[in-house]
Amino acid sequence: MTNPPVVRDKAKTRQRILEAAEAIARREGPAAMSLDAVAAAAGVSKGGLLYHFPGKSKLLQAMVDEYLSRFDTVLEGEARTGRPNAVILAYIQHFISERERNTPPPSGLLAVFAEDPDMLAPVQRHERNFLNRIRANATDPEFATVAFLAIQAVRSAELLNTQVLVEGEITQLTDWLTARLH
Amino acid sequence: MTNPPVVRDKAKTRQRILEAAEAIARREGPAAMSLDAVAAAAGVSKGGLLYHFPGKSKLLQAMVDEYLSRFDTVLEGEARTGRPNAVILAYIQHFISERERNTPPPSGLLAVFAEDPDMLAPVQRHERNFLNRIRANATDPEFATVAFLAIQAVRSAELLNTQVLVEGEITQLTDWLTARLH
DNA sequence: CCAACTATACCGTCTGGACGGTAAAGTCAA
DNA sequence: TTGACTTTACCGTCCAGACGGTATAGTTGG
Repeated sequence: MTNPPVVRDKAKTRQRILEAAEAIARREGPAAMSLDAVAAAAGVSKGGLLYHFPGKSKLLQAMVDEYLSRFDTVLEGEARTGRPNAVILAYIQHFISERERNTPPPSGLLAVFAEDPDMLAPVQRHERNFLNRIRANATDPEFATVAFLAIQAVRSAELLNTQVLVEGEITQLTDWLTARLH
Repeated sequence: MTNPPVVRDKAKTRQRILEAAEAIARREGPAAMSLDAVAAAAGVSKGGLLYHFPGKSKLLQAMVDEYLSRFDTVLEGEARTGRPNAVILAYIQHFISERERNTPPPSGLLAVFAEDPDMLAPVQRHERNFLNRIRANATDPEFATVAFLAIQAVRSAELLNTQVLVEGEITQLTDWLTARLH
């Protein structure tokens, strides 16, 4: 009998590991995100995991990089119209579409923070840059900042499992913000 | 000069332990908050620590309780005027005064989350109740909600070491919000 | 005397990490 | 085309140390 061929694809396995790690952090808490648990969830031996990420900190770093690169990719083309408030509107729109697709929160970042708070510094810089772009492009920078913060708050609450708003209220929020940005 | 008497006071030692735990979580990350480390930082033996908190989860629970009771105490008398927007204004005012006193963020909550995300459920309920009070008391519930969220975002960012706003901008934010709530 | 600890020893489990092995896929000269 | 060799993509095992927790005997101020 012929066994099903074992497809070896470095990039795909790597991605599977990253996703498994995120899933554990989200469902069982960052503290449960051990290398053993991640390896098991990714369908990989611990040795295999360490082949892809030689050390836990490399795995954590990869989660940060992943998050930042996604952030970049998504917001690349969307805000290039140059029209007033285009950047903050693109951010809100991106938030809405994330929500519609049930995109899970980046719980991996919390695991990173749990083990080494300083590793989130790139995230901070990145968000600061983004806020600068929002403000530079806004008709009312103060209001745009508040809008940005409000969305951030909803995302943070989701990350920490302490969401205070229900689905309808979030829609109401984005509608309200959007209406005032036109 | 008289030395400060070595007073053995259960409540004070308990408090010292709680503060030491918070400090470790804040400075070295939630993952570093082991019982050994907390005991050492609190100037207490491990046995002594376990005398006060029989098990780590009891310590975590205490941190949640502590946080919630402080939340309550602070906002008890402040919002009782019944005047429109009094509740959200009190919240903003409380935020400002916390900031002036350099109150450290409740990093213990992140340690709690790291080990058991569900333990923050009381915090969620609590914040939801508070938001309800804000809205019931607001002239413009939508704006009040956005104001609440904006402050929450700043607090979350501080908690996660990813603060995007500098001191002056935070003052600007609270001024801007306050002005629109009168 | 008692509450409030300290000090020390210990246990079972888990954790990150090191290490040697190995099967399959790719490379390449003859 | 084939056999020799290299690289890739893992697996399985082991280990020292840290972890949460238990137990017990001793110390100290009021």
